[in-house]
Amino acid sequence: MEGKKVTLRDLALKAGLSVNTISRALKDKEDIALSTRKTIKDLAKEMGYVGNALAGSLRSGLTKTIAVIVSDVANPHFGIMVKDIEKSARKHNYTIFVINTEDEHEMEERAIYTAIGKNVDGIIICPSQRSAETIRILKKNGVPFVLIGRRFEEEPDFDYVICDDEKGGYLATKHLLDNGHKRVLFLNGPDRISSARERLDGYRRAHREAGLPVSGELIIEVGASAGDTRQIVKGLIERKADFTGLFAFNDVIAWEAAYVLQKYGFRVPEDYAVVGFDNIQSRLFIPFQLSSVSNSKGKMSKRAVDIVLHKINHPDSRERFREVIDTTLILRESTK
Amino acid sequence: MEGKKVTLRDLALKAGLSVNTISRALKDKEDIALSTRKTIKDLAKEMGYVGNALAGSLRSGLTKTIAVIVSDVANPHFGIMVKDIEKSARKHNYTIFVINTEDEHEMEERAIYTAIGKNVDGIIICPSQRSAETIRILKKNGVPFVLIGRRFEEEPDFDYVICDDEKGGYLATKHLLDNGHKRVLFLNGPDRISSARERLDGYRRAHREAGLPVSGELIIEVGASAGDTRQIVKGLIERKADFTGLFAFNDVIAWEAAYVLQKYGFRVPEDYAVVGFDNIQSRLFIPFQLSSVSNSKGKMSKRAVDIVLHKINHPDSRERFREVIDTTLILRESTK
DNA sequence: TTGTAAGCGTTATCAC
DNA sequence: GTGATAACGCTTACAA
Repeated sequence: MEGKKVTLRDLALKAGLSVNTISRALKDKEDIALSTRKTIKDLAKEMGYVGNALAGSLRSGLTKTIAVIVSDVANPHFGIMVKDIEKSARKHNYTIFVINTEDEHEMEERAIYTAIGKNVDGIIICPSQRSAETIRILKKNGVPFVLIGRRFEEEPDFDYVICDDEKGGYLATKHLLDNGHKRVLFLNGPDRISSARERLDGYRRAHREAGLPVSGELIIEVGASAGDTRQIVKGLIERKADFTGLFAFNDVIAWEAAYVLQKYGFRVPEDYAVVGFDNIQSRLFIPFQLSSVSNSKGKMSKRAVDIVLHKINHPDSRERFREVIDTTLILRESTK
Repeated sequence: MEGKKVTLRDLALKAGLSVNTISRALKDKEDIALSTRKTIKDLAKEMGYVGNALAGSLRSGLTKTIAVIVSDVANPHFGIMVKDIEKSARKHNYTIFVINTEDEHEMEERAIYTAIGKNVDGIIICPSQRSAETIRILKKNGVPFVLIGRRFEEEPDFDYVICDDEKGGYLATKHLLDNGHKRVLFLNGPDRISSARERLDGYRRAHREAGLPVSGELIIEVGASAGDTRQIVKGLIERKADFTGLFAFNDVIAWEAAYVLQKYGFRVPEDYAVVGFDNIQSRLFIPFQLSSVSNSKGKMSKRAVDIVLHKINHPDSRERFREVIDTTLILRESTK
């Protein structure tokens, strides 16, 4: 019962037909007698034939595979996106490779080479580096790809799907300022990624419109790795930093900050009002009512798949995709 | 600049050498002159050669790919495991396919066929069905695999890595009973999966030891899909179900239950004490101090990769892996 | 309606 | 040291 994989050749020998006939029969080609098709299909099932997509891919040049390159699937934001992407892709008979880069340059490069080497038909990538250099490798190799969540200003040629980060940053900050928080701490992501820079633009615009100054010491970059935020917030509390509003680059950071605030006996929103980004609460019901900027992960994921498939299926199309999906602020108790 | 993929043949033509020599030079084989190796490697870099793993795989029979089949990467529990698995696998130069089954039979079967068809070298799967039938397909096709998180009592031949679910269920329940909660609601996972059955065994043992009866109406199965739990807990609250302790099959369910309790104005732990399972808090700092059973996801993931690689590299080994990783109860404020 | 031959890009084997 | 040849399992084109 246990065994080697059954090949077309095995079926051919057993059936006394040529490999070719078997292949065509299994694909239900018209030019094979109906009766033969039936016999062969039954035999295939009986022998547990599964087929070697590899060999077919080598010939056809298509692997029906998409690589998804993100910094970290353990972050629910990416976990949710990867799930949605996989789901969309599966509908079109595509399988996905998932590669984490941990936001590191070298890993991103390796991920890209791995994907190309495995002959994926397309790539959906959330780039983590400032330079577009790594991504250019894809262009050079003629691999269809689309950026998700981040973009490169200097490369208008790269297709992308992002959310309106500037608006999100603006809405979150404005809400805090409107609620009387004159000093809003911004725990931002690394400056090298576009979404962090654009959210900061929004943060600045809100201050400008409110006629309030932006103090540099309230804008702090936190690393992507879990735990980093805790140290920083601890430090801020201990040196009694002056702020009452807190806007975080993403929900994970916001949670972590609120976690530390709670540990120190502060209450949210009474002592500190907190706003996150990603609105993970829409998919995971956490018993902490975090106000957050919603960026329609589902929509972004679906568009990314559509775009990359479009590029796979229309390699000569010169169409460009630069999609910015709307963001909205979802208010909950963390900023009551 | 944009272009077709460069092949060994292209390099060979350019260099005036045979395809074979190029191949061996790139792999740093001793039998190629050092100078030639250098020239060729430089040329490869210059021309942007990436190599077609597909073709190599067809020949070697190895794809350096592992499929990871889980119900849902958007659940942080799986997101974290997939991340850990990817990381371990990457260290050994393996890439992972991720396929979600949404806990559905048909999708699980499809996932398995897809994985086999893509010639993965091995599979790590968290099976979602009662019957081991689908998994047997793997045996039949001779694909090395290991179960993670769940097992089949009737198939002692399947290797697995699980956590001590019975003990986890026992510890959580005992803790609640010890704290005076005579009626402990158990929001369990579907009975068709082994971990749910074993956690229930633990729940029962704790009651037995405490000399308390187990009431059937306190054991409720909740679906895997987010949102399901909310309806159920709402219903329980509205018909004033009699319980003060709550043990959930996983943290996601526990959060969701606590979420609803909070919405109804109840406090945790003053009104209801809540214990989860998975201890996601160890990786994600949520500002809700949920007591939870820790199951060492990192250890499980790592072992699963080690085992599947071992099976890939020693196809004839008859060694059997049945690993049960210890569980511990981590106390936090949700059960103070 | 079915079979034959070539080829996809590599790697393994053996000869030069 | 390097090159020629076959092979991996399948598909496409064409012949029978």
